[in-house]
Amino acid sequence: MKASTALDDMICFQLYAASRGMTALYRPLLDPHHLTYPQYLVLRVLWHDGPTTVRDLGRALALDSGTLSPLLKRLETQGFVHRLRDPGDERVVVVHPTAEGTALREQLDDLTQRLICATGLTLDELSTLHHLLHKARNPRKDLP
Amino acid sequence: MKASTALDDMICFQLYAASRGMTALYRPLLDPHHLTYPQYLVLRVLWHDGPTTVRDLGRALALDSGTLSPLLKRLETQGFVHRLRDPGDERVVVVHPTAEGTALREQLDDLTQRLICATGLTLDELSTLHHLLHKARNPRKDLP
DNA sequence: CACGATTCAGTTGTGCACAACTGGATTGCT
DNA sequence: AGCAATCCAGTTGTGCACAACTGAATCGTG
Repeated sequence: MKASTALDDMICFQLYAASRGMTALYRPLLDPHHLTYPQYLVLRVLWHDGPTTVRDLGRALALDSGTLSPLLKRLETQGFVHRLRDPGDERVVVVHPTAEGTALREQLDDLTQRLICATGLTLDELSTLHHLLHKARNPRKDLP
Repeated sequence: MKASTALDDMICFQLYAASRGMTALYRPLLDPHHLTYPQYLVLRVLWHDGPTTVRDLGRALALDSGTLSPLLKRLETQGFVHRLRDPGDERVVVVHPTAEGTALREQLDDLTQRLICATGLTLDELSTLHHLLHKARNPRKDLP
């Protein structure tokens, strides 16, 4: 299957550049709250699911402990989360949002709305994009 | 315009996760050549355009000198590029691919092909994805 | 019960990404 | 010619991202 043009040469780069561009859009909106985009993602999981283990945060965001451990330490230092060992299994650490962390939800609730709006993408386009990204994100494991 | 669902909550994360997933696919293919994905992107620009200034590399890849300077230093240490000051303008550094850097092109030529194939996306889907990513990558500057 | 395998969070080391800044080179304007 | 504004690559500092590893806790199987 030898078919394509410069298109497939571009697509991975487009993904890479679009991702960085999107977090660049988030930055000025998150900066006032002293949050980075990955920290915001962690808080969103906590807002949605309540107290969550480090392991489940890793599954939800596709990040490993090497990324999450220092990130959570910074979130704790800033007072947005607490970390508690599960008494039933001392290996497990459960991350709890603090009152301050929960309060942020209301200030940041319409944030994604505003960004999506900024891209000028329609709902149909969003839906298509979501579908394609999902496919691209779950590729076959067996490379030729 | 208050319309959407969890969809637009997801889309930025999908972008972020898909981008990381794609570079994770590249990694095992680039590792044998001791290249990272951003380094590979720099080489692709050099293969396509020949000797290029740091400034133009930055424009092409949307990266600043803070990222490129150390990256190029590593590429130079590995023998893939040379860096020469432009005699006509001593501010400018021109990045040249070495013979070794140019030789890599043939070994990595079908690499993107194989990855795209791995995603299972059709040409039509690729084209749509490309179009949407381009829109997402050039958003309006005036946030509401 | 014992003990090797597995699970979990954390640490270490390398490399990107980006803001803020530095210092030298060049340009533009008078 | 003079000199402020700009341009350019590089450095510094912070925070992700991830491979490889550590050590403690738990599980599974004999």
